Amino acid sequence: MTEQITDYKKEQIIATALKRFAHFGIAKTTMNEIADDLSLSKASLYYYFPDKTSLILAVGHYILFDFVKQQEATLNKALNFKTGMQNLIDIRIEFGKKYFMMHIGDGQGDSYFHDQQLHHLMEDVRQQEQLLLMAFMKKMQQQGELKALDIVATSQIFTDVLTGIWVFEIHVLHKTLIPSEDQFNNIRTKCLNMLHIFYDGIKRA
Amino acid sequence: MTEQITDYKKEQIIATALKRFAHFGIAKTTMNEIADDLSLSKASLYYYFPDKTSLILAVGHYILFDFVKQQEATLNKALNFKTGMQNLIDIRIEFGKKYFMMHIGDGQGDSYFHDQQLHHLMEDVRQQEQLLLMAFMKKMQQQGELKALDIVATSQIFTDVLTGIWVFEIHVLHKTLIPSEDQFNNIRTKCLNMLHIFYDGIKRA
DNA sequence: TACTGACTTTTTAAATTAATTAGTCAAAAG
DNA sequence: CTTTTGACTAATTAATTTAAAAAGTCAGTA
Repeated sequence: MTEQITDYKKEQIIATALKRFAHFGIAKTTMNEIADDLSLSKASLYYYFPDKTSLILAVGHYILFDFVKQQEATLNKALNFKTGMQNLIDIRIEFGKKYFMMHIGDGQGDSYFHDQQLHHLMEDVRQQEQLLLMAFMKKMQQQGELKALDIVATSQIFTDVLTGIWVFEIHVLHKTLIPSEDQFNNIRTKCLNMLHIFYDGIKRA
Repeated sequence: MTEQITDYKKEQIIATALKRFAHFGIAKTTMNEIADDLSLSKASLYYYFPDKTSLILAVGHYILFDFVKQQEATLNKALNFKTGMQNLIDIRIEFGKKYFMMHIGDGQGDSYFHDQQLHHLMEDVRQQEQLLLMAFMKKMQQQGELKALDIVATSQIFTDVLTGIWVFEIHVLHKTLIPSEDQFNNIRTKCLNMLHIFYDGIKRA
């Protein structure tokens, strides 16, 4: 019963931490600041989360769970492969924009994100994404839109390429503290171009 | 006339510098070491290259020119699109392995590679690569292997994706000081999978 | 159980110093 | 006139210390 209250408090903490993480980045957010935002003592904060890493992990879980949920919802209501994938691309870009400062799973992160657990979380999410995509592809294949193909390899390469385009644009081509809107537009265009060719390659002839 | 001699000396210096750059990286190579390798005084070295950046730039030119040449040769003797691209992928991976420690154009580089000129050089190379690929695609299109398509956008996306797969594997997925052979194999496999789908998407129906 | 103030320990940041490296130059050698 | 050098200075980087900030603990309160 009181567990409900504790969970609610935890959620409040996560929400507050997320605000600072998203805006200032994880390294530039202190536990004291989070506690102050909640009019709480730091000691109380540590009552709910034993250390900073566990809080980061909880925040990571929170946003990534939402991220995957969004993808799932979009793919479920997609009428065909291409529009489904277009929406997926948009979700990915919006997510990347929103949480850019957290540098989740882009290899650029603050020291915190070198943490084993965080890395593991990202692996999980990547796998979930791929499972979602595999299911979607299988469905579209059964509906006759896609030809017979190796769904595992194809979905794998698809997600890899989407991430690759992102990383290349943000961390190689125009490395800046905060990416410009143009960069995100470039990524979007490239992903859509890629999708276009890819689609022709996997659609039923 | 003596210019020949000077040029020869310069080439010697470039070759010597390259050895150290490739093995230890640019930042961990001093001008003194390069001079010593050549049994030359540092002052003499500076007679040929006014500063370290110009030497780095010369080395960069040297290997990248060779890189593009190799690509050109491969594409020229390619009998069809797919094998041509497979060879291209292999060249890229071999190049990446060989000069990994120099971190050329991977956004991870030593401070030196943040230099404007180096960045510009990389842009040049990327453009040359794309021109090569465009010419190749046009040729394969005229030979009837590829369907009608936007060659500019397609070649662009192709090179972006190849680089993206590289960066993702090396700098996001398994960031290590020296990448393992497995990582390179992964990249190769992913690039080939990608090519497979891509090819189906752009070949003549 | 939920919370706190006052504490200790660990990490980071700033300041200082030492060492290394980049880069210069007048003069010598071929 | 081109190439080379030793002996120099200037600029960077590394190592060391010191100060500050942040993480994390705990006895005690409501």
